[in-house]
Amino acid sequence: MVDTTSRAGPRLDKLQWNMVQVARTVPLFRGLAEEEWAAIAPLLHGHCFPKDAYIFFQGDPPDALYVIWMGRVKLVRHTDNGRDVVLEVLGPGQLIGEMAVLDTRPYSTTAQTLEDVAVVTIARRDFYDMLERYPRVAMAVITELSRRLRMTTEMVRSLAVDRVEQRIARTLLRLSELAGRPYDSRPGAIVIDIPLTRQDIAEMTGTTVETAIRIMSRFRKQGLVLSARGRVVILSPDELTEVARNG
Amino acid sequence: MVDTTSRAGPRLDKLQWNMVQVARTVPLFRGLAEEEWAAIAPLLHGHCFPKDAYIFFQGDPPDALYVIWMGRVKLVRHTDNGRDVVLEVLGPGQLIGEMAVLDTRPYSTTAQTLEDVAVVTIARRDFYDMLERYPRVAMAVITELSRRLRMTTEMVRSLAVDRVEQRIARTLLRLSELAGRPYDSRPGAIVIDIPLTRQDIAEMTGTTVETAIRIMSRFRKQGLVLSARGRVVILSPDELTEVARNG
DNA sequence: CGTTTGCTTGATACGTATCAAAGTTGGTGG
DNA sequence: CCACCAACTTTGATACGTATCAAGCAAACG
Repeated sequence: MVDTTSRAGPRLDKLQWNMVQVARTVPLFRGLAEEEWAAIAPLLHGHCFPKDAYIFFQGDPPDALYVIWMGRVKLVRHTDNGRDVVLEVLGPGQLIGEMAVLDTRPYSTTAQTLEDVAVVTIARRDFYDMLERYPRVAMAVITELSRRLRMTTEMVRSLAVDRVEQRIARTLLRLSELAGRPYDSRPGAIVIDIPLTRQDIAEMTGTTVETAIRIMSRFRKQGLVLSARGRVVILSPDELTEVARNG
Repeated sequence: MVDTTSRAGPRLDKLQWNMVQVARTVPLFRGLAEEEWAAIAPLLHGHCFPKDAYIFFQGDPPDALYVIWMGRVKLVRHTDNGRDVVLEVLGPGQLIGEMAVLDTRPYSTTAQTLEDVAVVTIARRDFYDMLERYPRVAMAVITELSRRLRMTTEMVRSLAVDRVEQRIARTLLRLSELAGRPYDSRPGAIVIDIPLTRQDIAEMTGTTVETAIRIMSRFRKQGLVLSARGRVVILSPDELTEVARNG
């Protein structure tokens, strides 16, 4: 499952970090004053990862909090019997590793890049200080945790009562909100701008590759989706929404 | 067969609230100073609910945050097709409704009492002020949200890869940690001190009543559990743990 | 008491996992 | 540039787990 193909992204290794600008931009620090951004900037550290790299592993001791600056990352939960579960795909501005950092327990998931990624790290101690000093930062963390909890809750519901077909439909629609852009060749259609294998789709929906493939084939035959080279196109979002609802 | 003596609950309707004492006791306000507790106390309001009452419904507009003072509450997510999912069972000291209050969106779940319950409510506006003023309170909220997210994540994993048998075993073990007390008639055995129907177990594990019943019967025949009158006894926690792991 | 609510069991159908084998694609190195 | 390789996708046959439908039973309740 390790892909070494690296599509030519921006020259991450040459990335120039302007940490004050980063502080200004990132949702975590939204609403702070200019001088607060300046105070925070020195505590931020830039880091780059190639596609398919691991930012941290489930079980690792938590040393830092990460804010995604560029690229997408998936959170994977490993299981004893070898089957993995993808909990979420996160993009620029979002946090990873915050829970582990906060309660000083090992990372509960693995964070793996889906493409070339740049992140900003904050040392645990520094992050703690920020939470105490800036209520706005704490609020931003609370907001993000709430969003995550909502989404995970919805995933529980879906796994508990939906069939695989509906779960995949839902997942595709969710990804299209996260990373969709118009598909030029067909008005109304949406490209999911994340490289996704059938294995990924299976792990996001709690099923096997074979079943994911069968369902995706069915969707294709029904004219709901297209897919090639790791990209999925939703041809008919409305019909797919219908499938997500009623099966 | 099973000891079901329901411990006579305190007279909730006669409960005398000492809000300073409440503020001192509740994890949400842990670490604050005595005068801060005093300042907060007037913003707290006591409220009681009988068994099986609804504290709020999924979809309701969020008016207040609740801290459980006494009794257990289940969070239920309703689905279009009528099947419900129990996300969590919460007890004294824990928060409910915090997410909705924080991002001003309708409650994402229904909170229903499992027994007689007393709660402390905090108006949305007041809670907001506390978060800004007391970093410790924000930290307590973050801690609780993290715990919830961890647990929900584990639930996703379990639903995605475990069979029903393992999910039920896990759920019983989790509940025994939350609300277990020794079972007098058998050393090592644990009574889950929460009234639970098979329907509840089914909704907690994403299955149907019939399947929940079949699995529980199998557990009983294997000498793993006992159950009667809404109480479940885990006779052999070790063997049940084994089932949770390997099926 | 009858009535309701929860529990139990059985027969059957359906969805999905599993196992097996072959086809496809993109990248690598000769 | 081609041939090969590894990873990914596809299809089929079969087995298993669980939902569904149906019916009866036990216990709690007003």
